[in-house]
Amino acid sequence: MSIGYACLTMGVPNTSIKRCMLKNVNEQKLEDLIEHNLKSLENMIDYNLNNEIKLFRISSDIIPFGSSEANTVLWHDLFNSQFHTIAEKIKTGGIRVSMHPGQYTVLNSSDSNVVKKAIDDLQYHADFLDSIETDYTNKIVLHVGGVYGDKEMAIKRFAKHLGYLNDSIKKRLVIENDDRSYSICDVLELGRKYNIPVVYDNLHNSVNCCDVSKDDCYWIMECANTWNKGDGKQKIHYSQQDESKKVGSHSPSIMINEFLGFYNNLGDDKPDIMLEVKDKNLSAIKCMNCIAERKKPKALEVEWSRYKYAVLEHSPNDYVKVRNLLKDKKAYPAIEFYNIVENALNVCPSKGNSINAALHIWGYFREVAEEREKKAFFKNIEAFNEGLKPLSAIKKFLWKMAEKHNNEYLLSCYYFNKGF
DNA sequence: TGACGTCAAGATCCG
DNA sequence: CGGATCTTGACGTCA
Repeated sequence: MSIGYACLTMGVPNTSIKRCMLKNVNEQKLEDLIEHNLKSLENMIDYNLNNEIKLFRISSDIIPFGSSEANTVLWHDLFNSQFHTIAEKIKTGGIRVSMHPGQYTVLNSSDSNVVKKAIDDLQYHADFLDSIETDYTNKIVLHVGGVYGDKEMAIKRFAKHLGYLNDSIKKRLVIENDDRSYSICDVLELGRKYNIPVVYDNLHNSVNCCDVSKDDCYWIMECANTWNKGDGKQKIHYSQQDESKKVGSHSPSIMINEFLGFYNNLGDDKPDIMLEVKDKNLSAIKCMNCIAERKKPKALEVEWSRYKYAVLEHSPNDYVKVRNLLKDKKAYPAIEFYNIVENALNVCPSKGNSINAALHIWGYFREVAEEREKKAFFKNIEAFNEGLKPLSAIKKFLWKMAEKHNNEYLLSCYYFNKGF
């Protein structure tokens, strides 16, 4: 059983994915972007290895316009050595990857041009997974598509178009229930009939539900039967509702108690769980730390080092609570730890607390800062205090200081993340 | 015709 | 001019 996250890695330097607009595409630009994105992907893989994250969805955007005629770069050959480096890391680390074409890749369309594009797009994803030398347990997750007023016909068309796919795609293809058209009942029927593994998505099911009398565990067991040996371990998508947004929106973070309630209900043979959540890797580590039967207390200390200034900024009370909680260096109170952190991050930071946290971080530079840096920092603080500058100006300044002094500790703090 | 979802690129505004 | 903030893009379906 592995827990993973999708596409982007938060708070880790040099993992950004770059893109460009179609009208600006040219060969050189695309080559530059691909080289950059592959380097970022390698850094994400390195991060996953260092944090024992064994499940990861690779962004479709690594190769911009990867399935479009606008992209004529022979990326597989041109970046052969970068691909091979990534392949070796994935292999030796035992990382299972996947890819997930979005809602606009529609294999069952009634428009043949759309179908052709969908097939090209699936081919791009399969080619990418081939390029990083992954086997057929590394899946491509697809939604069934549109309904066009006749679901039965639309499903038949899906099945027919499956026949157009080559082995590299077909052996990787898995299908997922969506929040609009194809419920888990529909997708299971399709999966059973055509021997396609089914990915169960709990939030989609709660929004687009075909049988309210059945719970998550029931559907997960039903889906389990669609996964054959060559497919690897069954995989599901897990996410939680963002209560402040419309139904189906992913939550900013995985609430650990709710997750554990779900997780502990799963049987002994648990599936791989892909988290779909805004804070990505942060929630993956949180969940992994909380289900670990034995983990070194060091793991929580590392997490605390990442969260502490964000917690201090939001809630000094909770900051003190965590410090007390972690005083016993032999204990491993992971669930309590994350409960306090979640509670803290829910508190809106007051102006005073924001300044307090910034001053704590400034403490790392008090001795080494140049006079003009000192002046600039306190000028920023004053401007923020008077409502003339946003907090982000202070954070940006402190981030630059951390970079200048190569302060690894601060550079891995979530305090600097967007949305914190 | 616009909403849907995503997030960086691009555009514009501000001092 | 640099930095902050707002808008656009790229995709297909459906109301």
